[in-house]
Amino acid sequence: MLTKKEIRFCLDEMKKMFPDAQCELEHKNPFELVIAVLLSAQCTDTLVNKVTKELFKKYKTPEDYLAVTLEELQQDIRSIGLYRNKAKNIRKLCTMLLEEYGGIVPQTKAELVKLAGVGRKTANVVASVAFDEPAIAVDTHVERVSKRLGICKWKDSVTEVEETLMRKVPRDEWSVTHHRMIFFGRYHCKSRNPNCPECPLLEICREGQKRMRKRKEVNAN
DNA sequence: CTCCCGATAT
DNA sequence: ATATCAGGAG
Repeated sequence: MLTKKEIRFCLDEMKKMFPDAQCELEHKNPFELVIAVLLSAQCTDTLVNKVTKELFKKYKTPEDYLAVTLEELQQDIRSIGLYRNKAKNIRKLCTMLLEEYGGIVPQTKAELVKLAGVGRKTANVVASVAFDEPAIAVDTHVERVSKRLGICKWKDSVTEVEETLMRKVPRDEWSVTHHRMIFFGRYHCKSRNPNCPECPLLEICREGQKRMRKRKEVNAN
């Protein structure tokens, strides 16, 4: 496990690599952000942006999503994947927003996680990005990076990763850190082919050093 | 834990 | 061909 000083080093190096890391899901208001994040499960945000560009022209309010048939909504988001679950959840979400919140997206994490299709990660993203509340959303990238670097243990659950990060990262850096870790995971410490040889964090990264040793062995043959 | 699922990179 | 993509519900 990394020391406090080593974690500080990671945060500073990530800041150098991705000084302007931010939410890449295109949205004009909290409602659009909730829909976009819900759609982004197991899907690249590039594709989400491609779909929402048209989707948000057609659907502006919760009422709009409830005005069409389930099949029509499914077709409008089909290319995203997992579209049956997502269409169903969007309709439930919109119903809840209208019945319980007057059609307005609530601002607290506690309220957000109760919404259909909104789990801990989505609630954190919306709270952080739309409402400026300190939060660390642990998605696939944040989880992978945290485990490779040794910020947390390999067997930790997503919730445990989030708790560890909140303990070890200063609260006023939660949101930027979360975005920089995503960029670091998405563009550098990739799942398939991480760029360990050019990684500024290699000196403190157990996983990176292990991969570099394997690389040498292969080279020797 | 399983299921949902099309698009894209490798 | 197949692993992976800003996960969540049952």
